[in-house]
Amino acid sequence: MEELIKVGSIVAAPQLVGALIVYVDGRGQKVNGRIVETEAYPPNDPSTYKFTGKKLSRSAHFADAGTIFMHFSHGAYNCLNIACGEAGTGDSLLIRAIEPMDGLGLMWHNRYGELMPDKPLKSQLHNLTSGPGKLIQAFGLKPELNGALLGAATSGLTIVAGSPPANIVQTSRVGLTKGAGLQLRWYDADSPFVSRR
DNA sequence: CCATGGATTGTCT
DNA sequence: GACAATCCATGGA
Repeated sequence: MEELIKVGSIVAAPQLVGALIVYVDGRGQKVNGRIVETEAYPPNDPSTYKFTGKKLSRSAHFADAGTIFMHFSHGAYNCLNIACGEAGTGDSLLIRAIEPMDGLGLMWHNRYGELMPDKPLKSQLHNLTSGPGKLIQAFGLKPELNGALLGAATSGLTIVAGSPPANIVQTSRVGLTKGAGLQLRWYDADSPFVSRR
């Protein structure tokens, strides 16, 4: 998977739809899920040019391929990115939505602060990981992961090959004011966990 | 189920 | 002081 990421976000982001993301936290608890929605933030993207200032929290966007970049958004939420280019390039992809697989009970507790009921509501189940801020909460990912390496024991975060979607859709990115016209979002058309259509 | 508007806070200007 | 790669509550169909 690491080889694939080096090719740049525009090629890597659609390829990651269907891949499996695995996280083992500090206590050894494991959660994983299937990636169903990604976005690309390539070099010279109008939405990322403001990050060219060398702020520490933004620098991982410009790090070497495979580096984890936690983007802080709207004062309260983090988003999980993976750097995709050579160091200094400024190229990363964003994981926007995940379909939960193992560790469902832990995800439920992380997000709702309560034990998962025997018969969970379908709407609440979908609400678990159907957005970039939501999946960070469900997996229990912390901003301290910024700058760590994907696939390294220190990060606990890994991406492995999964099942490619039967139908993939390419469309515009969500929530941006700059670069909103670019078609740099991809999602699995058959997944109910996609954040927005 | 879908659409709309408010809340909220670190970072940059 | 303004902005932002979001989320959630609320109201109506």
